[in-house]
Amino acid sequence: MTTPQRETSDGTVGRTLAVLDLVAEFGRPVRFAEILPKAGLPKATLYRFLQTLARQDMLAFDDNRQTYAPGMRLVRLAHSAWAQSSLAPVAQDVMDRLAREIGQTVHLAQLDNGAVLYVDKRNARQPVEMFAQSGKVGPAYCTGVGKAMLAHLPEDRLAQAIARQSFHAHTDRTLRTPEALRDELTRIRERGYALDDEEHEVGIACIAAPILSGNGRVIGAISVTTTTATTSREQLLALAGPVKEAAAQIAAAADTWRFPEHKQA
Amino acid sequence: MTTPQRETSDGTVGRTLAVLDLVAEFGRPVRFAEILPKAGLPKATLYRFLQTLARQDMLAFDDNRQTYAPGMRLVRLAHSAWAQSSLAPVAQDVMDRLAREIGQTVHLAQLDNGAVLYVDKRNARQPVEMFAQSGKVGPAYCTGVGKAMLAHLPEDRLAQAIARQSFHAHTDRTLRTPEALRDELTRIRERGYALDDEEHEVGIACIAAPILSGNGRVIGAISVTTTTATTSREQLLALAGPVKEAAAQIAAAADTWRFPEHKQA
DNA sequence: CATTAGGTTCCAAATAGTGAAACTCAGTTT
DNA sequence: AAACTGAGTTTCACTATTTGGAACCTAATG
Repeated sequence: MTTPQRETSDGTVGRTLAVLDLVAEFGRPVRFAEILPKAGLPKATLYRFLQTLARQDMLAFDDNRQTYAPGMRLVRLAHSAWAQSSLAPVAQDVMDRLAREIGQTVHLAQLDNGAVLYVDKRNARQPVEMFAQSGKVGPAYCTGVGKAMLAHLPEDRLAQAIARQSFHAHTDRTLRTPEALRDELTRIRERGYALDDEEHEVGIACIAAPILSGNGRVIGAISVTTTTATTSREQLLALAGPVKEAAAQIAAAADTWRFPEHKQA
Repeated sequence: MTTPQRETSDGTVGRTLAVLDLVAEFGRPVRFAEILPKAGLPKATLYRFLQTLARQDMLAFDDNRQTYAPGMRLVRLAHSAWAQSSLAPVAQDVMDRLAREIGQTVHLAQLDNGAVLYVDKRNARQPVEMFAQSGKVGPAYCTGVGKAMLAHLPEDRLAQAIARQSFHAHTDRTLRTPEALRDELTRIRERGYALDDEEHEVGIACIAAPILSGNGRVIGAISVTTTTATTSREQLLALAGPVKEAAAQIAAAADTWRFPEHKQA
């Protein structure tokens, strides 16, 4: 896993939120004693933070099992965040169209602290797995969307991001070094799209394009995922056009996007 | 809208999170000056809080327009919350089956601070509107899921919850008083399901059942929504059986649910 | 050019946060 | 059954952080 390493001291609030992250990272309800060593805080301090977070509904405390897990207040807040700050609402229509056209799984992602944050998804078939996917994070160095975004990062931010990659060899095609990654990024910039050829998971390939705002900054990426069992490399490459076009459309939409004047629901 | 009125002073963290809520409530990016009057905090203090939240990625600050909106960190955190603390993962299968069986929109909700928090949804047709729905909040006094849950609240919590309802008359069938609501709740307890007969929106009706844990506490509710144009009252009432059964199955699943031992993804 | 209003910074006073240590309460173990 | 252990909770004197009134910047505006 990548180390978060956010602005370390933002006073009490920063420290408390760091604990919240820590609990979330576990991915399962955790006990006080499990958090303590990872938090690097005095027992009493951590205790107070957890209490506060729980009272604030940012954490849910299970009385029986004595475990902490991220709380429901976050779900409410995230809905606002997703609707207001993510690319998802802007990209809605393009995502729908692309998914319908190609009939494959489509992902929309943004870069977050050197990791890929998926913000929306259209499934190949099943209507299942709703929110299950939005908010999910994944590695940048071995995914199509991740590499597409890294390729267009300015050098300073790229260096930071690369420093955060784990370069864990998920498959034997995974890029294992910063150098290999940088080479790949150059190639991606040249051809305008990124490929993930079973670098993250055997049997899964995808093609991704960066979404670049008017001033040239990466604001996200979009990808189409296929299985090597059902789709040849040629067929995958043939999708470069549509994917790049979709990315361009989302970029255009984002540039003109003004937040719609809602009435308070 | 209902007043949140959370534990007011939890020190700096509590006050800061209250500001976060405030910003989220706007439902659109807001400027400092718009927040100031609503926050009831000194200018300098509010300013510092917003700075902190933005630096922490809990808020996103738009440099050009000088607006604050909920930040992406919330989306990441909420994914954990949704997967760990909500009923959604437990209810997955039942939701899928019910939606397939009835072919109508199905909602899964939990009670949050006197309001309804939708945590999952299956759409009638289109595969659209992902996360768009999870995390959404709605009123309790005029929705099927809301009333179903209120009906099974212990008196003290019920009184609190009722005090938070706005009793705004969305339609001419909306219940307008605590008394009318309490009567309705008694009826709901008797028959085991709740109806929303165009009380929230004209043309929309739904039937909902509470999800009760082993010890009799409400842990959520499930509903099927239909339009009066396409579904008669009789047809809607005929769904009571399947909906109640689904609720019972989710309750059973929740009672046995142990969080699956994930490997860190 | 004076005025206002949104936004930002200062800094002494006051408050809220800190954490070592002591305590509680189940389960052990001897 | 007394002593031990380890997880969780509380205390309290010390101190670092937070606080907010007021002053200070800008742009816009009349």
